[in-house]
Amino acid sequence: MTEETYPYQTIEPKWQAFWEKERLFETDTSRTEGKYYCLVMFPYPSSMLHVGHGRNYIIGDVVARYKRMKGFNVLSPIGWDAFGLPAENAAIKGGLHPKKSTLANIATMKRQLRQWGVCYDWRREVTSCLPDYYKWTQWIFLKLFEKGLAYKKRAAANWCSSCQTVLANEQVVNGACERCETPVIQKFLEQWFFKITDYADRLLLDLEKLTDWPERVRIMQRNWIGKSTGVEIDFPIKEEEPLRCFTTRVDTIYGATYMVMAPEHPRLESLIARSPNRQEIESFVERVLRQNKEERSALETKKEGIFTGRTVTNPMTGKEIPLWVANYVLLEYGTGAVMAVPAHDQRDFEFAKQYRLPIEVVIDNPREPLEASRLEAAYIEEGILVHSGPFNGLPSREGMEKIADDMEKRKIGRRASAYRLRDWLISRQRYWGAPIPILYCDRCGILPVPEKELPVLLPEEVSFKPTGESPLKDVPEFVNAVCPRCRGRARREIDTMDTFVDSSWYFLRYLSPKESKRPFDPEVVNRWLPVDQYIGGVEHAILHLLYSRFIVKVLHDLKYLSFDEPFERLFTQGMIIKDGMKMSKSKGNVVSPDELIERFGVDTVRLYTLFIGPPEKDAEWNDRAVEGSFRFLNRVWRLLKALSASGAPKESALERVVPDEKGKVLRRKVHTTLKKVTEDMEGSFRFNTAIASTMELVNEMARTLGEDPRTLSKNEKLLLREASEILVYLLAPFVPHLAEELWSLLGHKESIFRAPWPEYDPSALETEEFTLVVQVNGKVRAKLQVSAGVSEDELKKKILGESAVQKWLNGKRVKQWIIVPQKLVNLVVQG
RNA sequence: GGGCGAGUGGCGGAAUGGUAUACGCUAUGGACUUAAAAUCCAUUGCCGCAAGGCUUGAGGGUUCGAGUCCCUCCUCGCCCACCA
Repeated sequence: MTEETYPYQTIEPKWQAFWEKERLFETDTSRTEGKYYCLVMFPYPSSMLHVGHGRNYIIGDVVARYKRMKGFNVLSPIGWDAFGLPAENAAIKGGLHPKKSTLANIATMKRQLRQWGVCYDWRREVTSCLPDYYKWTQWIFLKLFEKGLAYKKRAAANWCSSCQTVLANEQVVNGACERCETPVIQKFLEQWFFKITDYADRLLLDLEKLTDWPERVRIMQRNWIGKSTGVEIDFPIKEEEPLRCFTTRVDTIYGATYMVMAPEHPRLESLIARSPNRQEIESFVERVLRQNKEERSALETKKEGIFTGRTVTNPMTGKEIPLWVANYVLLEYGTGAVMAVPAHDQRDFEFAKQYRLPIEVVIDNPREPLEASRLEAAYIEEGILVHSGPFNGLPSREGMEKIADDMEKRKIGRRASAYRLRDWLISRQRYWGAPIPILYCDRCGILPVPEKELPVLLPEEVSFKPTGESPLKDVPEFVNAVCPRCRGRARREIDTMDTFVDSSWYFLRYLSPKESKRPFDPEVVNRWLPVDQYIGGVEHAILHLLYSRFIVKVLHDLKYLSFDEPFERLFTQGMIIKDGMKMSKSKGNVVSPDELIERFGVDTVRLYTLFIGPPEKDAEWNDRAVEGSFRFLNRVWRLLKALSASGAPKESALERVVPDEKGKVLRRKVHTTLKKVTEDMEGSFRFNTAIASTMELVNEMARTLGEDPRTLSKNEKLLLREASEILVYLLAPFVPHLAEELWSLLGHKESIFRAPWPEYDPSALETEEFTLVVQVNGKVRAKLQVSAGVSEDELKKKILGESAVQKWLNGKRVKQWIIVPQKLVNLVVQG
């Protein structure tokens, strides 16, 4: 027996080349029968993949390989989410042009994925920063624009005054710029939005259909959409349009003693036009708007406000109440104005105390009557309506319904919903993204670029300066254009699209990546989607998945797609942690796979990554434990080598075998393991326990093999041959290179990935004897070998005859027998 | 503040309400070796010489039987957060 480690150095490149030659993962999508679309979230091409990234692709590869062996026609594509800020920031710092660095990174990552034995249908590779792809991202924009789902408005953006640029939310860390740590302020800019809020209800409702998504992702999306139901109420103002507010607690309306509007409210300017303290109000508003979002919404931030000089009428009490502006009211939620009920809302309570506004109790605590003057906090629970005119005495729930009915009848209010979900801000004042296909003509206004003029090409010769606007502004050949309507001069939109737009439809492009006349072939797409299994990080639980669902719904409504949810099943894998932290270059705790691959081979790294723990959970990486996986693979290698050296038969002809006791034990182990691993692969992906039980199988095989393989009987050799074959199947998805090598060692000529996954033999699982656990009062007191067909009477007699059991009965009568067949007996005796 | 998870040996982690600690790592002892590495064998939750007792974050409950179900609490992680 050789003591050397197995030759992974030669095995791995050999089979990688073989798979490519065999076109193992090139999928014929014209065949839809048994289709299985296995998708991993396409990566952003950063400079180097670490073992944390690796987990995602390895899991995807395991699923694709397993499903293939199960006979599915598997589609497993890959592409690159190649636009984005890091490449542009590097260029600003004086690095390579984003296109150059991105394409170089893609080449590196491609090499790495191949090295890991991760197989894709490379003919379908898509790269979002190339014109043949972003042409269709622009096309999607045009479709949304046509439908009125893309619009432009002034909105606040995160602004770093030092870098002179707009920052994405993700670039704002603790209220400061991630690059220079300058506090971020809000700046108002004209920006493009997608009207995702039009789809809020459907995005919410259809979550119910996604039963094969992790519950926690569905909950996160539900909370993100954040639907509240309530009533919109008009508060009349003298000589003006009424001011509308939204409330979820219309039962408290009799206690609305003032009203507050957001500082950004569009009607504020005209309402205060004739206020004596107009200037004071304006400077207050300006001060609040200068604060960044974090500052303004931080809990420590004091509630501040100012009286507008105007009053509105509470439509239920008929009383005039003052109208205020305050920093705690958000323009984007509801109507941007709220009725303030200090007695029953904590925020209003604090504000009222501070500015000495009246507090009136209108909901009574049924357990303990409330008194406004003695309140130390708002009573926000439901209760019984008081001081509420005709609604006195009603419980809150009923009061809400009755008051809403009354308002609807009198047309002063109506039932309505409000959502936390905001429209999707898609414009970025950045270079490295898909240009928004819009033209501005002085005569004709805002016009979409005609479809036949797509793509709007991103010019490559630009200078990277942090000016706060896209560098495209300084490229006259780009900016100057001809108006498609009047043929006069027009300007191009210089903002580019958020990269989340690129990634919200890439899974459609994989089906017909070379289409030049349309974004995808609807016929193939409609047969192959929804994606059967989507795999990715939980960090995308909200934005990417919500945006993709939205875009698919829009394309569905436009009749391009027959389905309206993109991802049937979703699996979110956990992060790999090192030294208690997420792996990242800046923290310096990155485990690069290269050194490990050199020492142990890639199959070991794959195996360890899968064995480390349940794939949906975070896991701590331990370099030393990797050796255990390596040891195991070497053990498998030596075992199968020894077996083949012992002259094991080339084929398993089990029908000729009558196993002896030892053989039966082995065969039972083989088939229970096959059953268990198959179950672990289906449903949730329990790779860690699948591998653990495969290790147990190998231990059992080694036991059967014994010290000297030459002493094996012919029957034992046949049984070990069957065991080896099944073992190689079980290992194949996890360690494909070694599995192929062992498969050919067993005499097979075809790839194991073209062999069908075996079925376990139920008869092998049958036993003649089992170990019975005997408990007395719930405590284990004995274990007996019992034959399977034993009758209950015989069993009881046998148990009572055991001295180990009698000792604990102590002569007492057995009150009750609890019998779990084939497993356990509990004797209940008097205390 | 709201929502969602999770707490099991020295470590990663296993356990359809039915033998807690599978599998692996670490550690210790032994075999092989001139020696080391590799490999193989044994031990490895705690207390105890043993018989036995104790043990799944803490405390209660349901049950013949609870890591698992229910209640209260503690700690940690993640997401959201002045959303009317």
